Amino acid sequence: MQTNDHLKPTDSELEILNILWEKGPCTVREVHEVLEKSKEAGYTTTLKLMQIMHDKNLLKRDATNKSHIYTANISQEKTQGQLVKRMIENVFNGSASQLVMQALGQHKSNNDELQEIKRYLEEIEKRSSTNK
Amino acid sequence: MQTNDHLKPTDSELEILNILWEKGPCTVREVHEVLEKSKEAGYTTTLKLMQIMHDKNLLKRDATNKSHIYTANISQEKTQGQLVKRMIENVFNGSASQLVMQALGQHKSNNDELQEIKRYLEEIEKRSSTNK
DNA sequence: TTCGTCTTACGAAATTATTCGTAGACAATT
DNA sequence: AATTGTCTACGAATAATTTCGTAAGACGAA
Repeated sequence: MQTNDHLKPTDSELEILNILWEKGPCTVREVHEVLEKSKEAGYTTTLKLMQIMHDKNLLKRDATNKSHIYTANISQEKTQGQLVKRMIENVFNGSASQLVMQALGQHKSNNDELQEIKRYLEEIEKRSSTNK
Repeated sequence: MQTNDHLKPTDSELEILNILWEKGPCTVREVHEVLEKSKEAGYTTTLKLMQIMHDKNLLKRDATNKSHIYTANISQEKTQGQLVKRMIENVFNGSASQLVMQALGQHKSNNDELQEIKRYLEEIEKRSSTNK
């Protein structure tokens, strides 16, 4: 039994995962058509990538029909969490707040987003003060 | 003239950059000794890596003495910013607030850190309301 | 001087990621 | 039946990253 808890999807793999997370189960062709919009790529390249991802257990597939149907086998949330964690460790020396501030400075968030973050912060504070 | 604005340091390169950012100018040996604490590595491996980073303009060096002295040639802040930006785009589909919340959930921040983030948020709000 | 140690430079192996060409299977169309 | 198109599988070229062995020069100690 293999978990992929430690796995780090490459950039290309991430592009494919993003498509599958958004659209749900897809054939190679469907994924490929989305990819083509944003970059040059041959069909067999996409196919091969998805086969490799299947070997790595990043995707699962239904092969009953001729056109196999692929699904992401790792959750978006969990993957995002792992990547963020890795970045906190490797790039921000363990300081999540440093990352947070870089992120806020990097990308202009609109007011709704800022409010959401504030709510979230307050929730954390509440939790941590009761957990004393 | 070449900028390295688009460059993405690899994980190994980041380890070296972190050391140089923290300690300032170092010889290969000094860097290597820090690296050895956290992982297995031969001296020439570290040397080669730093030479390559010098070729890529990630490091600059003073070669007047026999033991060359290397310095990071990209700033920590700027590098962190680029990596965060890339992550927002590739992993969080452009939503900085999603990343922020993942980061806060990922790593338990202490109260001081939370306060700092709150201050920062308020500053952003202030700025955006005057810039209407 | 001669030996051991430290340094850089260089080349190359090993590994991983990315790309694509080609072949074979299968089904629909002519 | 022959052609065309779509699919998978496979192998291989290319490129980037990481690793390390070895050579050559400098330097100091025995």
